[in-house]
Amino acid sequence: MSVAGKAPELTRNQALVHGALVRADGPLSAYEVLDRLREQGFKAPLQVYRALDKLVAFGLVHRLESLNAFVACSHAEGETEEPAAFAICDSCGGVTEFADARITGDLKAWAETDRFSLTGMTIELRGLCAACQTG
Amino acid sequence: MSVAGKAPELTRNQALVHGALVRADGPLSAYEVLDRLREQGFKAPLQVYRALDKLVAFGLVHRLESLNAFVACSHAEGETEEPAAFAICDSCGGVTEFADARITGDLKAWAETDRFSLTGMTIELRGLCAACQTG
DNA sequence: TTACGCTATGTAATAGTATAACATTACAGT
DNA sequence: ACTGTAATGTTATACTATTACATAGCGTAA
Repeated sequence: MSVAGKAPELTRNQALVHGALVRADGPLSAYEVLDRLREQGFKAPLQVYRALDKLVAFGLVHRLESLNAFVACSHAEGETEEPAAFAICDSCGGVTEFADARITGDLKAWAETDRFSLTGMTIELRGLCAACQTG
Repeated sequence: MSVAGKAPELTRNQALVHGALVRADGPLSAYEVLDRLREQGFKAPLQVYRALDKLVAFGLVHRLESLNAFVACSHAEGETEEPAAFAICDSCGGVTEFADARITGDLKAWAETDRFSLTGMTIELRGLCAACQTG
């Protein structure tokens, strides 16, 4: 449920944080991002958190609440912005982002019925991805 | 997605933590629980976290990932155990627990299709409850 | 130009959340 | 009694996030 306008111009810090997340193969905690950007001059958590706040607001990054970590959005710029859902593999740590209009539609319908004014939703699945299942 | 057997017997610490959450009118952080149990002899966070782990496993307590807090389950004992979803009011902090078979069914169906072996799900809505909306 | 407002930044200190490690106790089953 | 398992107590530490305050850049209206 991002408020993403069109492609925003990123500041230097925002671009560095976004780049670190894009290069990562999975979610990173804010402190992991910090460690990867020390060579670029990052010194304090707040530099990361401030950039993350903006990137999340732009819809370029998602926060995974159940992991206290962040991932780059896997959708192309300007693409349809159903609120995202995530499947997190407890074995390999991989995250699959998906957007299912039926699911979010059902949640919106529930909110409507309950007169709950919806501003955001968190949908995170836990389990094992196909590759990490033995059988 | 609790593994709740039938009504488990709680240890003293578990019962105290559960009681604190039941008495609370909303979610409590682990440290808030700790503060409320100091008179009962609680001294360290681990006493709370260990009890919470069990209570969550029993299905008697839910963890709200987007709040880093815990609430007592609002269902009667032994009641049907669809994975719970939550609507969290950003104004009053109130939490409404609901279970919608269509929503969880759709998520299970997505997992099935993606060969994702599901062990748990987090569904949390944010916004304003009916009472907190002005107009 | 200067003055103002707004956003972004740098830095240090602190608050809040969660776990590791180790010692001890309780109790059921053999 | 011996063993295995679960629960507990306690200290220390790790991890996550924000407050507070100082500084710098930039656009715009006077």
